[in-house]
This record gives sequence, structure tokens and C-alpha cells, in this order.
Amino acid sequence: MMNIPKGTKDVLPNDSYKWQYVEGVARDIAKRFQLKEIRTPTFEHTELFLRGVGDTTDIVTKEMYTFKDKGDRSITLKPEGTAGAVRSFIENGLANGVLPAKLYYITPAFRYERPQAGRLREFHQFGVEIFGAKGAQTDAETIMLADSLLKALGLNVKLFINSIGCKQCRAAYNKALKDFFAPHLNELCYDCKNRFEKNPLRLLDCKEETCKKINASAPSIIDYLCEDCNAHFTELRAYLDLAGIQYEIDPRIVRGLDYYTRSVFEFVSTSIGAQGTVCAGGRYDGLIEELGGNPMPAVGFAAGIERLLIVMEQTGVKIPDPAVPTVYLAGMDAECRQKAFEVATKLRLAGIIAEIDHMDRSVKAQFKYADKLGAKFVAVIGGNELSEGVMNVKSMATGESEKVAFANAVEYFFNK
RNA sequence: GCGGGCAUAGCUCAGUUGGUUAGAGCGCCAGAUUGUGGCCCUGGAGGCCGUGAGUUCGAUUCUCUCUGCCCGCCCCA
Repeated sequence: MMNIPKGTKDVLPNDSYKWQYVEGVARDIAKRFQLKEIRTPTFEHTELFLRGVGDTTDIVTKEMYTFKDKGDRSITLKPEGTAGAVRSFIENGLANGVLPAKLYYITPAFRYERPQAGRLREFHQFGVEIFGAKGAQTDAETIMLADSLLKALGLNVKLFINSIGCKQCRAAYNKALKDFFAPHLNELCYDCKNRFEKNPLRLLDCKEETCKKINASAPSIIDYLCEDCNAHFTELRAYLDLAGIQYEIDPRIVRGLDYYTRSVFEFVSTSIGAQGTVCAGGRYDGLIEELGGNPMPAVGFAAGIERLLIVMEQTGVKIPDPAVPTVYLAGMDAECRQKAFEVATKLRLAGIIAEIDHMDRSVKAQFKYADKLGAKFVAVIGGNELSEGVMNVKSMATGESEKVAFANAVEYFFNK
């Protein structure tokens, strides 16, 4: 028996409508904020992610699906959506078009990780990227968009924000961090000793108890923001207040991707175990230049669709039922089935959801089947009906029947 | 990459102190005197009891291995 690769999932017919619903809501919200969809390839040159995501990040160093293609090119399945969107933006000259470019995508992404609740090797993201706008108002709008999406999906989540500054203030802060941690260096965990050298920011992020105790009193990045970054962060908060969005400042969120600058944020749900971050993002003013474009500010986020669905499931959010047949046409014998087929065709061409028997079932069995499908009406066509040119239409909800001429079928079922 | 738990029907799970035809509920299919669903009743299909090895006269049951799944760490959406 062939089975599905580790860390992947089938979306079965009984669940796919949930995905369609979430994607539909996301597209709606995107439209409301005037974002346009961008679709980029599932794989890119490995180099793009090395430079875009950061070659010291965990994602790049140990989680990418990288392989050589038959032309000996190093190819990588996208581990996130931003790098590809930025590449496309630059390569297609969208930077010379109307700005800001407000984009969104729904894409699979791939990371070689140990699967667990809310974490798969192939997962799906709804992502948003806004290129060209530097003001905090745009950060606020991006957060507002994410907030609207989560609310539209009926989720109750908490928003945490922070600013991790720009290159200049980060340098000052890294120095302050090193000064703070230096005396504790041998109390820190193995990872943190490395972080101390390579990326002191990430020391704040450690989940080890002893490290947590130490970094609880570490200096806060917010106190080290340069004048511009500080003003930007203040402005962001003002705009969030203006939008009526509740948030909490968490100086410990630093994000695991190298490209972030200034604003970073996470929407966290407490109802799904360890992988509670349902949506996260921030500003990345250096990335477009890093990937070869002219310097241009950018801000965005990604939401994990599987995680959204898990939270919705756990909290009992109602998803609208999938479409059911307006009418099931039950034919009694071969001739009647043919008539059923004919009427169904007419109804379908008129946009009415109609279903017929495909299994040569008895009328009784057809009724059971129609009931399982959730059909609103069953139209019985037997010898008697055929000779009268009518079908016997039964409402499955009330149990009442009436005769409807074949000629009036479309008219009868329209808007039912 | 590290740690813990679990693998029996499509699903949720019993069970076998080692013994011949392995069970329930749900789901699926059909029937209940032949043209009508839901509830109830009856019947049916569907399992190499995760893989490989060991112990044994005999293993789904005991031991080990592998694999897979779940949960946590790490990381992230």
C-alpha cells in the first residue's frame, strides 16, 4: 500500500469546503483592502531563499526541501511566501508601476520539520505584502487587515506587537544585549551561547527556563530604538488605537526570519496547543534591496491556513454548509431515468443544482441517497408521471408533494 | 535533531491470562410482500490485529527491531 509522505495531508471531500470557505473569506478581505493576488512558482532557485530568508536561519540551514534538477540547478520548494513575491515584484518591474503594490497570495509552503499539531511539512499560507510604503499607517493597515480576517473567521486571538528597529538601532541594542548577557554566559544553554555570537536578538526568544529567567531582566529593544524607529513605533500604536485594535507590546518577539525591521507582530491563539501563532509578520525594509531591487520599504504577514482551521474547529466556529442539491430527480425505470437525465440537464444549464441516480438504485434507495446529499426536493418520475408530462415533487423538509410539469421545471426550482 | 505515548474494520475503540470462525458503536450496502427519505428492526460487505525477526507445538496477544501516527522541545504560519 502506497501511503502519503510524512508531514503531508489529504484534504478530503468532506473537508474541502472548509478550505474553500477560509480561502474565500481571505480573498474577500483582500479585496476590501484593495490587494491583488500574485501567484509565483512553488519552487525557486535555492539562492533566493539563502539571501531572502537568511542563511543563518533554521529554515535555511535545516528545513528546506532542496534538490538538483536535471539541469544541475539547485532548486528549493518555497519555505515561505515572501521571497518569491519579492523576486517577482523586482523581476517584473512592478517597482516601476503604481505604488504601493498591495499583494496577496494563497500558497503551499514546505519545511522539513518534525510534524505535530499545527505543523506540517507541506502547509498553506495566506500571505500579504505591501511594497513601497514606509509609514506606520501602512503597518497598522496590514495589522488591521489580519485582524479583520481573523475576526471574519470568528477567531478570538491576541495580538502582540514589538519593534526590532533598523540596522542602526539594532547595532546599539546588540551591543547592550551582549554587555548584559556576558556575565551570564556560562549559565546559558548551548544554543544561546551560539546566539550570543551570531544573533544576540534571538537570546530573548529562548524557551529554556534558566535562559528565560536571565533574559527576563534583559534590556528592552524599545529603549534602544533610534529616533526615527521610535517615532515609527509610536505612530503605529496611535494608528492601532485609531483602528480600535487591542494589542499588547511584547519586547521578546523578535521573529525567526532575518529580513524583519521595525514593526513585528504575532496573533496568538491559546486554543491549539503549542503552535498557537496563527498569523505573524512585520516590516522588512531591507529585503527588496537585498534581493537586487532598488531600495524600497515593505510590510506584510502570513497566516497558516491549517492553523486557522484547527482553531476554528476547536472553538466550534460554524462554517456555512456546502452546497446541497436543490432537487434530486428519481427515475423509476430506464425510460424514466432518461427523462430525469433530460430534466436535470435543463436545470443544470439554468444554474440550478440538480442530481440524478448513477447506481441504478430503487426509488427507496434513491430517496435515502437524496436525503444523504441533503437535497431540498426529490422529484419522482414514474410511468404515470411520464404519461402526464409531470414529475411528483416532494419537499424533503415538509414531506408534502405536488405535481410539476416538465416544461415548468426550471421556473419551479429557480430560487428554491 | 531530542524526549514521551500509541498502532485491531472507512471512523471511534473493546478484546484475546498465548489456542481453532477477532468484536461493538458509527458509517457504507441491502431488506422489511414489490412507486417515497429521516426513527426503529433484520441482514450483508469490509480486518495479513502496522513491518520484520525472536520465544513457543501454536503469537493479533510476550520480547526486540523497524516504520508510521500523535504529543512536547526546537523552530515557525
